Amino acid sequence: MNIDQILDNIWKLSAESKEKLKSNIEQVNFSKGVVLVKAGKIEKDVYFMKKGIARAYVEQENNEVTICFLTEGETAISMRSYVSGKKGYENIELLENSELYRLATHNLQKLFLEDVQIANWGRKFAEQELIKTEERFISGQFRTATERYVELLQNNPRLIQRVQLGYIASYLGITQVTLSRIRASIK
Amino acid sequence: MNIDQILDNIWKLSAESKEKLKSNIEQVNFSKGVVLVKAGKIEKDVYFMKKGIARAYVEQENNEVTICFLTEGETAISMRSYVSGKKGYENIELLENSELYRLATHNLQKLFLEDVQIANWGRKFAEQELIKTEERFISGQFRTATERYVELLQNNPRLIQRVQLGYIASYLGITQVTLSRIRASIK
DNA sequence: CTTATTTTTTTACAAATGATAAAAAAAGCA
DNA sequence: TGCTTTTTTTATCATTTGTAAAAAAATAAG
Repeated sequence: MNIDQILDNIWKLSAESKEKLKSNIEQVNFSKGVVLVKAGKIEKDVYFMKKGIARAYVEQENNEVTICFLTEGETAISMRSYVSGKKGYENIELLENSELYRLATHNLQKLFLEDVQIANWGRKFAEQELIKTEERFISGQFRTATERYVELLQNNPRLIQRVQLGYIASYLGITQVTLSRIRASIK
Repeated sequence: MNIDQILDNIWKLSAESKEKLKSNIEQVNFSKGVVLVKAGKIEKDVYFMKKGIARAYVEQENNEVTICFLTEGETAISMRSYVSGKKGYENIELLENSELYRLATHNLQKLFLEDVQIANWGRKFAEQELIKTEERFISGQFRTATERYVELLQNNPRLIQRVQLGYIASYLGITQVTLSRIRASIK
């Protein structure tokens, strides 16, 4: 997915504002295994995924929880660094060789203050991420792990082929053993 | 908490932009039990809580999950209606007689397009809500119900006095029976 | 004050999940 | 291919949580 599509999906900017924004974006490629965003670090950049897949996770003591998977068109970002300039809590690791667009938060913040279109684009970006997070949160409160797994199978079958089950289990908030049982039971 | 404080906590507007925004806000008072925001409805307004307490919850089949509690200074809103103009999934009910500030989404949207300061204020509002939601989500994935209850006791002791335990239990994602067991065990 | 209603706690039992260990299957590599 | 490593599945047992129903406590109403 190219940068124009990605930006347009958030909010339709005028040609002029879009060029201003794009002049701050460059493409970078990274290999599988690279950790784009590190927990405990103040991240300076925002990444849009052109191609590939990534996984955001939080480590604590001896266990690790997958917060979400990021695929084409989505944004890899430490939300806490982006919003508050503070250390983030999550790691984001590439699960495949990936192509990304990089944008320095600092430049974006400057654009926010001087261009009303870009400010609204930034507003829409936050709002979209908010709705996604809220939906995931509510779904997690309501559905059982089995239901959420089936939902994932239906909405995102490719993901399950591309990502190992241990990560899916931790995304669903269960152990890998439990996920195996679920998989056995729904056949 | 008055409207100036509430607006300032989100983002410091210039005097001029703030007046523009405030001219669209009016105070309204409602009694305990009033349902401010209704699931399945396209909500047209945003409410800031001046005084009182509210509870956002989602109903599904025969059970009901409390998404969050809203107190002084916080915003009662159907995020889905606000962001996408679609039907929301949550109800928001007042648990006490409350004083609120009301702002019509439609007017706010107009201001977003014409005033870069207000657009950035709106961006910050979404970003703050996003960080709050994300933190709650991650905390829910990591901590046990007991840990989250103890956390709530410490950070928000008044809440537990003001709100009945069935609601707290559903907020923690457990049954009231389990919460009773937890309360007995930590004495 | 007494009675009715709501809320909270307790109990017993059943079902789901986690921890652990080990086996089986799949993937990666020389 | 054959070997090693990683990933997935299976089995067992202990723990947690939910359901349902009853008891106790707190609140509201007459």
